[in-house]
Amino acid sequence: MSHPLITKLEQHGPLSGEEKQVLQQITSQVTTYKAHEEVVPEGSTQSHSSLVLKGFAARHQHLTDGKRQITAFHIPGDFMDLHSFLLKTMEDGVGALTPCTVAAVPHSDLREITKNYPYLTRVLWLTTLIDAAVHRTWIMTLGRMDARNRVAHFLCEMHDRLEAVGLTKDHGYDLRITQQELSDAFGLTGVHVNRILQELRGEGLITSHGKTLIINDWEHLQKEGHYNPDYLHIRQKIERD
Amino acid sequence: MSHPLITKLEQHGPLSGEEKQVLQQITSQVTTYKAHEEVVPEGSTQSHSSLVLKGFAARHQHLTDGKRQITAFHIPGDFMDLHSFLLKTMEDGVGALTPCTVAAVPHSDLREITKNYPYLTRVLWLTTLIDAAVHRTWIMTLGRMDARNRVAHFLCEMHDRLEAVGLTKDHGYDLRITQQELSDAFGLTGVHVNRILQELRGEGLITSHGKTLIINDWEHLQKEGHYNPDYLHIRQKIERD
DNA sequence: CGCTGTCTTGAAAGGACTCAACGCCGGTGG
DNA sequence: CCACCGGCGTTGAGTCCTTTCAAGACAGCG
Repeated sequence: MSHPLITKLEQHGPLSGEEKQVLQQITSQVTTYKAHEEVVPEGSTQSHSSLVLKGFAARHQHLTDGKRQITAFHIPGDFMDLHSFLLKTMEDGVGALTPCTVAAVPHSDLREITKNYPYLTRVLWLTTLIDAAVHRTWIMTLGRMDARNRVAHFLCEMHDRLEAVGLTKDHGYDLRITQQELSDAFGLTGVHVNRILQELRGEGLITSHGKTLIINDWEHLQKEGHYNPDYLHIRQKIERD
Repeated sequence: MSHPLITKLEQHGPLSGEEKQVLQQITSQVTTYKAHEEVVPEGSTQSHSSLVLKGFAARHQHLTDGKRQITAFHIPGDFMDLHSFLLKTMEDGVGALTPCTVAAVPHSDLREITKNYPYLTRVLWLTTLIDAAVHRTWIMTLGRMDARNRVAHFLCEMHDRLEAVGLTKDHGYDLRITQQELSDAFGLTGVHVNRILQELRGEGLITSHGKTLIINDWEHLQKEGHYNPDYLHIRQKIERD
């Protein structure tokens, strides 16, 4: 079976055999989590970074009054906290949304990479820069789009990210996320997300049966969400030297 | 005069004489911009990254319907687009909010650094990770805080960031940003930002005379904005080796 | 001293929230 | 194999925060 991290990094340019071996090596310590388990606790200090091999996870922050905001979704191939390598303390925690398989990569290994593998360092850095670009786009959607737009945008983004790691089929994909969880990502209430999803379904833009989501009218949904996939930098190459 | 980038990076650990010299060298090409000038055009491809030496700048995105969202503010010592080094295309542009002095750092110089200066590479990487942490916090404020909270949070954040580069005085700082620009950062309308600022002034939490902003009741403002500065990672050390 | 951009203010409209209640489905245990 | 249980999705009505649309006051600058 292919390694999701290697697949993801090779989007941006070929890796040498040695580099692949290193990646294979540092991701050999694997743990599994149940749905809703906390993978990285809010406010904890990490000595390793976690990589999703299978399943969905979400990074989130809590307000003192109990409100919750999801700041990022993580799919296979994503580091959930590569930044903990340099940042150490996690202001936001990561929870498993579905059952997850996760590799724990020791920070010491990452430090060795930065010393001896400049190209790997740059690609890993690249992935964190793409994360930041995704964050900025979320800021845009939260700040300036209404509920319909946000939901549409999200469904498009998720499609393209999953497609990049081969987890879509005919514009459809598994989305085992509750409407409550979605609402915590969109900055809305569960009730309102529900109404919006019904609207989109009613207009024939999407079909959803709880677990599987199908985008019936990609063109229109894209327009509805002001969606432009450039910010994901999928398959963007970087130079080796 | 001290170099804002060196000051900023030395927060996280001492730099060697050679490293400082390298930084000095790569930031020697300086340009100035007038207020409201576009420093990095939206959608452009860059061959250098821009560093703010003096003044305020803002990164922003536009929606097709003309709505605008500011995704980040940049103050002296900040790279506005270090990510363009690896990402190349800028989905969001950067505009000068006040007159600005900016250094253009060639990407080729940055690539050399990643090859020959592992520690510098890590600190630079660190700054982009902190940017991402700030983004996540903005996502939180946009998604789950109301207008009052957001404004309060922003005023606290700005204080601490400016303080870290020595641009505050007694809980006061220069904020030459129009209410319209602020509203584009908060995801609100200018009118509403105006009303909120009046509230905060009326309650004695802040004083503002257009250009200068003074926080009179730090404790209370902090609470109002659910503010916790940890995510800024100010003065957080990282290991040299 | 006039101009232009920014700040202020008011009233009405609207999108999203709140609070509840109900139905549905899958999992669990008898 | 079926009945119960709990989480999740769905609905409705009323409320509230923020927007919209104007118009007027103010201040800095040429």
